[in-house]
Amino acid sequence: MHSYTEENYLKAIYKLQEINGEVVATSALAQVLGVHAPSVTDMLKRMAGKKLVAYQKSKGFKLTEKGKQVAVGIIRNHRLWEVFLVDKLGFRWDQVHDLAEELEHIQSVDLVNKLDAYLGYPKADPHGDPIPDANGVLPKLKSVLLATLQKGEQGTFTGVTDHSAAFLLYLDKSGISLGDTIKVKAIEAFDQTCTLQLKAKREVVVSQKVANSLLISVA
Amino acid sequence: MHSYTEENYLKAIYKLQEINGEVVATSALAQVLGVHAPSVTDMLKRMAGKKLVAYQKSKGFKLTEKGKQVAVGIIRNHRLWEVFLVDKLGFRWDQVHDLAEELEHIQSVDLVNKLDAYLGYPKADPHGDPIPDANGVLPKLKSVLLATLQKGEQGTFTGVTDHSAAFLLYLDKSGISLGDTIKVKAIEAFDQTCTLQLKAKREVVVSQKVANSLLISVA
DNA sequence: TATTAAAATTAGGCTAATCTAATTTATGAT
DNA sequence: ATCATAAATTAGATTAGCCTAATTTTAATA
Repeated sequence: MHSYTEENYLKAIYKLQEINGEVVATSALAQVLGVHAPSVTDMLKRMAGKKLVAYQKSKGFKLTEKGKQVAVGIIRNHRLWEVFLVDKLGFRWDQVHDLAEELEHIQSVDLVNKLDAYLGYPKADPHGDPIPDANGVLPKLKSVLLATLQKGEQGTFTGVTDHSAAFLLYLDKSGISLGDTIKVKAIEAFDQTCTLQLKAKREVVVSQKVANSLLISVA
Repeated sequence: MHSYTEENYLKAIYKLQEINGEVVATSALAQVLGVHAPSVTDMLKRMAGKKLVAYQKSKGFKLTEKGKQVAVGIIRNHRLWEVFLVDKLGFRWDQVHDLAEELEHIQSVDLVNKLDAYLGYPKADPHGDPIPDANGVLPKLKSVLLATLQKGEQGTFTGVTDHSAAFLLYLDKSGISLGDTIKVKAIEAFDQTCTLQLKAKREVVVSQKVANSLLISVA
């Protein structure tokens, strides 16, 4: 149906729109895809022809409804495969991204729906990212960055904004796991370093960078 | 590592070598891949450069040891994914070929080995085709075509030579399943039509074409 | 052995996706 | 409002994998 490459463009545009608002810039897309700007301009013209993106010369671009549907479908595939790799095959959460990046391109509605059922209709992937349902509806989880909490506030650790293996391994090493209740015990005024209290009395000190990478659901 | 296309060439050459002996012809490969002969010549030159095939102009070609290893790896992937699709996701045996054709190209030794373990190290795929082990060793199942059996002989139905969905659905409809004991009750002299006895006293009449598509393991 | 039919290769072209270098358009600071 | 810089686009080329048409090579048979 759509090429592997087109699908990667669609997914990348979708994610950029999510973060930066409606309109995406050529250079931003080139950067996340690891290609040079003229390649993006080229590809966008082709994709505009297929009504996957709305494109106006030198004015940025955004997904059409059709493009958005394809993108959400790929994200659904990706996240369900990640659940499979972790829950069924025993991969760690820092190992699954690249494999899911390949598996996501196998376009079969039947396959992904059967996979979904087999996994028990999970709501989120191993990193806490929400999984769109079969109709492409993506549950909006309302969570905030740990860095926005005040001293004394607490919540449940439900996701990350940094998906790098390095960060995920750091969390493992520090004993911070998805689903944990986390309370902010102290915030250092000088550099915003946070002292967190995890289950029982265990305390961990994390940098501001870490606090900015953790998503917390406040009750 | 290798492109999707290269991998399909390698797999196709491997299968042709299995059936027709060592050396493969350009036209035969073009036919099974659904491309035209000049494309094959083109591709073979590139692949010869990578030492995947041994190629002599106008004299046919065959896989190198390296090419054979890649081909067997892909076949291992393919057949393990087929087991997954049938055993875990509940697909029928006539539905899995095309999906496995895509899944097989995800090259990760770690993934396929974890999948193998998860499936319980199956020896054969849902059509009875043997699965190469992690070292690329493919167990040689000694089986014969049903059509070679004499009246009165019997064996276990262990595989098919025709993998088409149409044939597989026909077998389902006729109640002939992998693992069944089948006895040849009669062979019509005129057109080699076979009367088979399945479990209990159930009898089925099949054409010579069918008898030529069933693999039987004789004890 | 000579001839012909079939198979394979060469020649020349196309498309998708990429690149670099050159040019144009947009933005932001004085 | 103008000018400098940053961003985007155009121009022109490359590579993998495919095509058709033309040519060459091999194999089969009179």
